[in-house]
Amino acid sequence: MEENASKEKHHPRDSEKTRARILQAAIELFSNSSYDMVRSRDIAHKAEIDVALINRYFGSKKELFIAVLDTISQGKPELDSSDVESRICEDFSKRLSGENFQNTTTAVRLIAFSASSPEVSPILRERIGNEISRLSGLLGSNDKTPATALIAYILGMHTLLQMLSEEERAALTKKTLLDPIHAIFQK
Amino acid sequence: MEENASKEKHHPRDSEKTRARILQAAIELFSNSSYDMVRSRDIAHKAEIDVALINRYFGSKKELFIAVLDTISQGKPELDSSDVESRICEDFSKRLSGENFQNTTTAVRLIAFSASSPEVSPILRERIGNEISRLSGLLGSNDKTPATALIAYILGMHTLLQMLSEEERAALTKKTLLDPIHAIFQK
DNA sequence: ATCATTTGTCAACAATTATTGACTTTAAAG
DNA sequence: CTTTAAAGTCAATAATTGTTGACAAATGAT
Repeated sequence: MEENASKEKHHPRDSEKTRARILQAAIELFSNSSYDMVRSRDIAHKAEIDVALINRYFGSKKELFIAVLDTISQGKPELDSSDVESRICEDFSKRLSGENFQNTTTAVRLIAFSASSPEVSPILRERIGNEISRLSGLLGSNDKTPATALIAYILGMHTLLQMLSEEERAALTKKTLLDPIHAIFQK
Repeated sequence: MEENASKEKHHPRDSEKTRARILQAAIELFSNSSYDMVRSRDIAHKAEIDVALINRYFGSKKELFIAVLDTISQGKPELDSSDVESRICEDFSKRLSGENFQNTTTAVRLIAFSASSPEVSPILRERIGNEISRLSGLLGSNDKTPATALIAYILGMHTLLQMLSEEERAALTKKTLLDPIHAIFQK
């Protein structure tokens, strides 16, 4: 009997790799939709494993989500202060034109999606503070307001762009969209 | 036997008023949490009615949500262009100090909360375009970018403030937070 | 007062989804 | 080759939640 699309050939048994596979699938899915929208079975399907393994390896969906948060906040490239503005603008532009973009903003994207998911919003609440502090550090300011403003703008723009159609997005002028960012950095 | 908190005295029977009561409760809840987070039973409790009445009067939770959207977009005060900036800043300030604020931004808040809720995000997607167009009209510009930037900032700031603690919010400087808004209006 | 219609109540239902535990299969050790 | 533990599979479970339909209570007309 030939295997069909839903019954792929098994991966060689390797706990390390399956664990990594699950994590990777989770990262991709959680940074493209909300915690609730991503079903355990979706993760399982993408990782090409059985649903039960999520709980075996991570305990629960929520703990997997936390593992994702830990992973992406570890993998942050260490920028020095001077780069920050251009880096953010660059990511912003790339996102607008649909290109792939750095993970400067993946944490923010992930937060944007799941910020209002009942189960994990408390967890995100805990972490967003760190994100702001980290960015404040890069900006070299004691006042956390600029970092907050910046993250808010990225957050909101992400949510909004997500909701617009292809055409609506295309009609936007990149330069104007960057104005608020420059305003924040000018001070 | 005294009635306890869960068993209040009945309201006099009046379909108009109960309908209004349900709608009002839904407005308040949906503009303070996401569609998924608000359970039908929460709405029923707040409106002091039986859960089943939601379906009797509105058909379904989703249709109630749509009714909420219709209601709040009707009640918009008609501003003239000159007021827009100051009005938005005012709302913004009030929100920061925890005061009550106008409904200039309720639609946006509502959208921010439920933007990534599986069931209603398509509906919101349809409506956000109108919101941008309306604001663009007020700004008197053909380019929809400024309005988009503005809404993004309000959206993101709303989400973010929601996630911060009382102290973290208090540490922010109001003026700096308004900078991006001014930047958008200056052009 | 009686009947019919509207309004409201209650409990059961259906669907979704994460989770669990018993079972099977693989791989490595003796 | 046999045995043993790890890795993976499958079906059942538990819990949540929106929804429905049968019933009861109130209201208004005849």
